[in-house]
This record gives sequence, structure tokens and C-alpha cells, in this order.
Amino acid sequence: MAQSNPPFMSGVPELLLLRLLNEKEMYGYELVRSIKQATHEAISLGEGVIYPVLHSLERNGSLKSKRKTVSGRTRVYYALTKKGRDRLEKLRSDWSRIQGGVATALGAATNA
Amino acid sequence: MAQSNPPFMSGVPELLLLRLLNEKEMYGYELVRSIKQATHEAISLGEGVIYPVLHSLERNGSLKSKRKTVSGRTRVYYALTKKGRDRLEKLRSDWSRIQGGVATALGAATNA
DNA sequence: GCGTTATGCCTTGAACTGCTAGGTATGATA
DNA sequence: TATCATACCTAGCAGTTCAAGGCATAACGC
Repeated sequence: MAQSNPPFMSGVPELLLLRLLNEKEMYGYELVRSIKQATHEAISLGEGVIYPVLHSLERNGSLKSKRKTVSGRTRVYYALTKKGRDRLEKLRSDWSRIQGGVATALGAATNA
Repeated sequence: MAQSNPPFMSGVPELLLLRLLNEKEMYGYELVRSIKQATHEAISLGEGVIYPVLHSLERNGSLKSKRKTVSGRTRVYYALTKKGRDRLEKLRSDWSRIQGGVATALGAATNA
């Protein structure tokens, strides 16, 4: 009736992609390695996760892409649109709320 | 090839349930309100989420239940088993890793 | 020249989860 | 007697993630 929860825990890959692409445009294969680094190996997303998310984000207008050919290989670079930046802010705040909620619940042992 | 990610963001409802039931045994309807309180309204899970999780946790041996009738109404109380406590520790550590990874990635703006 | 690895793109299909929206039944309250 | 709170439950849809593959080119070792 009101707002209910955000798709919940889902959307972390989406959040990470948007976050990284907000710094600078990158291509899929690069993002795979980038995520590993940015999370200090804590999170590792395969290409099978990255590409579908990238495509769906482009489809709904959060990303725009352009192709570049570098030494015989084609790369598809993605960049955020306005909508993508808005989306990033929303996910960021959703995540922060959930994360805070879990932290509160987990820590609520001795007090309460 | 190795361990890949835990079922990822999923499992937060499960984590919260286990966490709360580790304090004291409770029944489903009570847990619904309890989660809201414990997370300071940040997370709200409906009965449609709680009951199925409760049932599946009991089925796999993480919870055990007993029925009590209080003023004409039947309540099903759930408590953790050894397996449930192990499960809780695993989820707790998974969550902590993911959460840390996201935090690192989100904060990696100015430094890097 | 040939095989293997790394780069770079992609899709299919299964599996899991969470959510909405219902349904049942009793007790208390108005 | 009607409505609300308590207390249990399920079905079915929708959305995500994942493993596993496929395709093609370049670079490296030998």
C-alpha cells in the first residue's frame, strides 16, 4: 500500500556498476576486474552477471554506450546518464537504509 | 571454481529471523513486529515472507517448533538448533563481507 | 606455423528469493 | 453484529543471480 521494501538485497551488482561508471566510463570486461579490486576481493561478479545488468540499464535509459575498436578488439564503453545518476542515488540510499537496519538488529544484543 | 559469492544479498530475512530467535523463542506473528522494532522501522517484512522462511528453516533442521495455545489462539514458537546457530554465524560473516565490500567500493571515490 | 592464454562480447536455463494478495479462524471491542 | 487485532497459512508472479557455455581476435611461447 505504501512503499514496501526495495527489491531488497538485490541490486548490489547494479549499485556497484553505477558507482564505478560514475567515476569514469568503462567497458564490461574491465568492470569485472574493477569490481574485484574496488571491493578488495570481497565481491566477485562474473561476466554472466555484468552483461545482462549493463544491457538492462541501457535499455531503461540509465546508461548510454559507444563502441570503440582498440587493436582489433571491439569494446563497448558505458557512461551514466542523468537518469543513471538519479538511480545511483536511490540505490545508495536504499542500501544505506537496509545496511543500517541490519546493523542495528545485529547489534541489538545487550541493550534493547 | 572455488566458492563464488554467497546467495548474495538474499538471505537477509533469514539472517534477521535467526538473529532474533537466538535471543529468545518467538512465534511468527510476533517476529513480524519484532523485525520492525529491531531495525528501527528500516526493514519491514510481511507474514508472507516470514512464514515460508520459518518453514524452510524448520525443514532443514535449523529451527525446531512447539505449539502453545494462549487464550484460545494457537501460537507456534520457534527456537534455534545447533545447526541454526551455525547457520546464523555463517550468514553473519557472509553479510559482513558483502557489506564491507560495498562500503569499500562506495567510499573509494577520493582515495583509490 | 601451432596451440594456449587473455581479451572482449554475448545468451540460455535453472534456481532461488521475496512480494503481493489472497484465505481461514478466533477473540476483543464497539 | 460488525469490525479490528491476533494468528496461522499458501499460491503464483516477478525479479535476480549464477554457472555454463558459445563466438572471435590478438598475443605469447615454442
